Amino acid sequence: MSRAVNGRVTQKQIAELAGVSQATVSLVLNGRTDEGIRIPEETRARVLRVIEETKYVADPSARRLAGADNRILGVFTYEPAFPTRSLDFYTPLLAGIEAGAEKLGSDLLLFTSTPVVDGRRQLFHEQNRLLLADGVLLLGVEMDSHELERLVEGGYRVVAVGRRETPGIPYVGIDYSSATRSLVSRALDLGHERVFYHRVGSEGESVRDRLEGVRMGTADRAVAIESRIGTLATVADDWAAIRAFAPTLLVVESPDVASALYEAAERDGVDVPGELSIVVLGSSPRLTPDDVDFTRLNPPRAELGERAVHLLSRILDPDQSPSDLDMRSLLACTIIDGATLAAPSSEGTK
Amino acid sequence: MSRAVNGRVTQKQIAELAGVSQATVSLVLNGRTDEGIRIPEETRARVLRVIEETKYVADPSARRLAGADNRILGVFTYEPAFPTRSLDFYTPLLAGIEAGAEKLGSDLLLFTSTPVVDGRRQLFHEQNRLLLADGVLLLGVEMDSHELERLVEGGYRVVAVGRRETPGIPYVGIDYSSATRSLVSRALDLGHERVFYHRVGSEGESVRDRLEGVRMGTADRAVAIESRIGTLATVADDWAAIRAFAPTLLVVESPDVASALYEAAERDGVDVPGELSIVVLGSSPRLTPDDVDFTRLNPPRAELGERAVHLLSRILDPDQSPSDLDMRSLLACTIIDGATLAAPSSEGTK
DNA sequence: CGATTTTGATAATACGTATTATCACCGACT
DNA sequence: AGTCGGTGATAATACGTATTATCAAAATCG
Repeated sequence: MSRAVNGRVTQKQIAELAGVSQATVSLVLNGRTDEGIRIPEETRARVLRVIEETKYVADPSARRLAGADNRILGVFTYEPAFPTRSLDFYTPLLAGIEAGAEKLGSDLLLFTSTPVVDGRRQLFHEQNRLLLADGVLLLGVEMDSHELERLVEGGYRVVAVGRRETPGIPYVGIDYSSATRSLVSRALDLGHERVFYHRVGSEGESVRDRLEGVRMGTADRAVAIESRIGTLATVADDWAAIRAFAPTLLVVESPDVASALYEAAERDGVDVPGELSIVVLGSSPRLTPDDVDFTRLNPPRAELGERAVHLLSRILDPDQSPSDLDMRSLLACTIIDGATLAAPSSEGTK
Repeated sequence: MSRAVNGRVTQKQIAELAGVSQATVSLVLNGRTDEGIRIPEETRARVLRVIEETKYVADPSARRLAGADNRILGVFTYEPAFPTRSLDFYTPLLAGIEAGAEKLGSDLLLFTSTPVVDGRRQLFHEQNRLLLADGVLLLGVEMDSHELERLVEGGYRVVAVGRRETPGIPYVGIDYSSATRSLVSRALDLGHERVFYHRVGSEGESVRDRLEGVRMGTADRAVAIESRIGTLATVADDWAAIRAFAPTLLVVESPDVASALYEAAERDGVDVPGELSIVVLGSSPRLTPDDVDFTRLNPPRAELGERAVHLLSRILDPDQSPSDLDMRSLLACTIIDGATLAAPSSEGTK
């Protein structure tokens, strides 16, 4: 009748109004019709009517405490998700995750509260809200293996977006290794014999997978290959090193670096792909693609996000028990033909 | 001692280990040192040590149920937040919101579960999780006034991002009206006398504010003005209508439409701003701004998001009671000079 | 030394929901 | 009439934390 102090309607009040007990209200709400539970149509209807009239909504905290699930998926990003820096990386993933969550009828809890230590967020801290979520998605290039292990030990339901080597962590990743190998093979088939590989420093699994792909692609081939680790900041030096080596094929891991190197080439009057072919091991999902049309890998990031949600939902569903195979899967990564790969000329850059 | 079934540590277990009661653990955890509560340093230290050792974290649901707050801010977007369509609009807002939440140590709960009816999400539904959040931020161009009222009635703590006319709804908005007026005035000061105003159909407050600004900017001026409502899809027809009217100044509400109209002008050989000046009542926060450098409004969206979080946090803080003035404020919107506004030539487009 | 105050800590309770064991009742059957 | 099976519903309890009223023991006082 009279609402509680905070204005909210509870099952108890519904019960009074409908002339039944709180337990009955709960049973009706959850549509329980199991063997042993009997509620005649008339009563059920009466309760439902009151629920309708009072605009009752269940308190998720109480539900959770009583053991029901919450339809909340946690999302943890190791870097802030929205600032422009990481936008290209996270946005397509989040788009997929959002779509997946919407299909499931789940909300997303973004753990933005975690204190930043050494430029990276700390998953565990005094007041973390991990428990509110039925399960958690983990995003980021590199993850702290200790934290991952602690998650597994703690019995949290977790899915990583991207391949992880930490045992016991289910993931959906992208098969960078195979895709990189094919891309490199395709280039070498054109006749390239001097290859320069520009890498980024990160230790993440996806980075290692690409390295592995380059290795496999160049194995058993008579090519001279040099590699160098650099970033956007070191691009000038990197370009000097590349010119010194005078390759006919340049394999670049980072799309951003690739753009910068392309500009450097343009400035120096090096014709791409006439004198120098460039292939890139990733894509930048910019909205206005006035960028160079690189020959490149095209990781299906949005699909990755959606698949990760799907896997998590299967893990959470007590009726399902995903096989080990399902728990750790890789999505195929397509290759975009682009305009920066051609057969080598006789001379190379110099 | 032995952990609970689900592997989690509770205050009760901490209590056993430390040889105290659950109540004491709670008091220590919350650092209560009020008058009437006394815990000697020794006991406090002992409890804290056990907490440290067991890696205890409080269950947020239980906290919430017991009346404590959760440090969770709800975020409701009336359209999906991440798909590329709405990306330009929401992303800077979300970036600001994320930054604000991080400062506060709050997590963000994205209500992605709400069923979509008529292309828009429905805030209230059977199992909404509004209660989990301490307060809610509302984003979107148009909002259902009924739902807003219901939120206020329900006693939910809410802040809208963008001005709202619904009574009782606190907001942080952008002063589109003044900014539009100055922009239009500035253009008219250059001598323009034939003005075409291209609007979008939306009924949102921010759209009306711009309309109001155009009205104020053109009032008491001897100008011929025509206006038309259109979208990206109708741009061809719109352009035809514009040519027929032959204005020297084109005021365009939507950045996207502006780009399309600019292209149409280019195709038709109409010089901008030589023959036709264009001013735009908004900005598109693209990452690669190879776009036309329009003379335009530059709404401070990221700041808007952060300010909205800040306001909400003040509303939630029991020690503060924001004044009515603080509850409904507008941020100044700057004007970017750009390259598409000049004095009119003698002829106009034709 | 008895009375009073202070100290340290706890028992009890509330929060709102889900679940299980139990109960009262009624009609049918022997 | 007494027994039985089925029906409709409820009382009791658990979940984990925060808060308040209460209590025993120790310290201080007259």
